[in-house]
Amino acid sequence: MGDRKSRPDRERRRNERRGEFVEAARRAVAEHGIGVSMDQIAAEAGVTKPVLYRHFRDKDDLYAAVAADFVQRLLAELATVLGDSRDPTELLRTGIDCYLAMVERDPDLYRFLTRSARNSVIDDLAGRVSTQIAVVVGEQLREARRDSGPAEAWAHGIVGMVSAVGEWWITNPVIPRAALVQYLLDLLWRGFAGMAPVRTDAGGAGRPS
Amino acid sequence: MGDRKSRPDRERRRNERRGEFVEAARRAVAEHGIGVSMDQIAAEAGVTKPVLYRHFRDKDDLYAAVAADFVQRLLAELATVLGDSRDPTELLRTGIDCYLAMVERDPDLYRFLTRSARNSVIDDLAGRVSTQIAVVVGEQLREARRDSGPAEAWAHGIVGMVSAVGEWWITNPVIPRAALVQYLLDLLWRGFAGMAPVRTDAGGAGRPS
DNA sequence: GACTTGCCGTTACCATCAGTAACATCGAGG
DNA sequence: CCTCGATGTTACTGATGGTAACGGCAAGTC
Repeated sequence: MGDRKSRPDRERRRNERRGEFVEAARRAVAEHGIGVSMDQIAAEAGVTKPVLYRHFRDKDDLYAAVAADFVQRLLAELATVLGDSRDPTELLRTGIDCYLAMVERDPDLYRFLTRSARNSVIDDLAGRVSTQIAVVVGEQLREARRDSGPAEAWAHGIVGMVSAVGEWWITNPVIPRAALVQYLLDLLWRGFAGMAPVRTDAGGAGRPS
Repeated sequence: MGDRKSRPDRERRRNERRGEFVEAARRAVAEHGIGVSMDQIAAEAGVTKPVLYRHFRDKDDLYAAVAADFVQRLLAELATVLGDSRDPTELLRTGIDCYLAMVERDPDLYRFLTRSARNSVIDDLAGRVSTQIAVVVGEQLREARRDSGPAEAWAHGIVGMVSAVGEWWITNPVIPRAALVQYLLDLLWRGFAGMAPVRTDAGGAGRPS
């Protein structure tokens, strides 16, 4: 079809507008909880519903945009914080910490994304993230000359673990974030094995209570 | 009004009926997918909607009943299979395997429970299961004379991990269940430690491969 | 046998919400 | 002046969760 390349202005404007709506959706979620309706989001954006539907095919599409925005911010933050460290431990720790930091900063948005009704868009996104992680894990496994078979399963497992813990933690913030990150890191890094041997003299993990 | 203790018949009959409806819900899910409507469930049960609502306060209540049934079956199966083994490894392996076996047996029901729209009932249930697991984990940690602080976080993490992997696996059954269980067990038991460049001071861990 | 009581079932309705159709407006350019 | 395209609105449809109001059936009581 001859969509004659209308001036880039148009395209840019359109993206800007999408961004505004995504932001409005975030505000609406903050105000009305995770059960926001399209009407409420539209109202928050200062327009009415059909306008929203001119920019997003359906509600899932909006959800996806919000989620993509979230992921993008997460990745940006990760890039900032990670620098160029390739140490797997740091990768893991920083990844978990960033994720939980975002959860901590915007719990409602987080719940909106994870528990936001019927849609598989978030799943897709989580799946892509998991696949990304699987690549890294696979690399690390191969580098260590180990079977890379578990990579994908592990990746999904890690994502699920961190995500579930995040959800539990935002409603039960019984411990500071740093401690939680350390716990998860311990589990993912050394596993339960660390708990079996009774090395009483090892690094002072004695009995705090 | 005199709530004269009506004969236990009444109560029993009522519970039976609830059970029938739960089963009908399972069939309806199998037939219509995870987006079943109350009308469809009622039809599957051979009645109409208001009858359903005489037995369940709302849809969440029905969901909760279905989920509780699922968990009960899971626990029963666990009890059968576990016997009285207290070996943590076996506990973990059997728990994971039972869970994935149920996921494998009834994928639609599983998706229905986990991704079934707006409700926090499933969360509550998962939370209770996690808490249960946390108790066991805490015991094991204390037995090993280690800090039991991570118990709850770990429990939620394990549940989240297994659950997420289950979800990924039912849509991507690229490996047999046994292998998947082994992968998860490896990760939870020994962690990434085996894959990292050998840590010079790590003492016992070494190369388990 | 008629009368109350409690359960079971129905039809018909309401409210909410995603999504759409049709119309109104404004600015740019022939 | 009129068309075109983008933006906005009001007012609708359709599906679905949930409810109200009615009717009938079985059993104990007079």
